[in-house]
Amino acid sequence: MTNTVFSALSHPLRRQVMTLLRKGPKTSGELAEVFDASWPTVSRHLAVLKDADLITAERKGTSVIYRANTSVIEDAAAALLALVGKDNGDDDMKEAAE
Amino acid sequence: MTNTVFSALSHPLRRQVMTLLRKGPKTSGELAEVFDASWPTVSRHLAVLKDADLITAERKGTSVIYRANTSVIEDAAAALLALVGKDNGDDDMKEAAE
DNA sequence: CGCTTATTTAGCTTGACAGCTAATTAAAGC
DNA sequence: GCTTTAATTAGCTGTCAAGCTAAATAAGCG
Repeated sequence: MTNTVFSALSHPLRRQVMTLLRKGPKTSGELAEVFDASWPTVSRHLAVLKDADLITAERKGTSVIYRANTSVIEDAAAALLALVGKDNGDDDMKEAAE
Repeated sequence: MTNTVFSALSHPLRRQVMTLLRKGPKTSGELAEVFDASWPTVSRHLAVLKDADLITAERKGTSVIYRANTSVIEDAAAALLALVGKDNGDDDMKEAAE
């Protein structure tokens, strides 16, 4: 849902996670170290991002590796740009998820 | 702030307002009629969008005319697309607001 | 198995947000 | 200046998100 994507991105910490993941995959621990928030708090933010499909999680031994899901980000950007075009306007904002 | 833009867009009703305004300016009343929510509720949603600079308000007689602020929408889309590029990654997500 | 490391879930508190109705402000017209 | 129409602000309630600490799960290792 576009809905969850935007609310996921509405939190600064979560946007910063996305920025960090742009450079490449990171484990939950690596991400948690970056922030002042407690480890569980970061973990829950990651769950929100995963729920919005903005990131994917993969278990690798004891660690969990997170990756950015670029296609969903692109879809969200497209939904935003659709708002600018004045062409027809008969349709609703495209729902772009999964 | 990018922050407020994303949280403003996180509500379905507000996204739909943006879609409606894509076709052209509308008064508060015209917008309020579209939704099931009470007039004051819609009015407050409009205030949120205005706060995020996504729309502008102009008083015209007894009515208030709302217009979409396309540049801010474009900036938000750009911020999203910046998340996809893997180029350097040394910078944070660009803050794009007035 | 029991221990260690990595991460998530549970349970709780606090603060923000969405919705309503009622009251208030703003501008025009009589 | 009072009334009407348009829109917002006040004040309230219920729900939901974010933060914490403590407990639980998962995987690997001796």
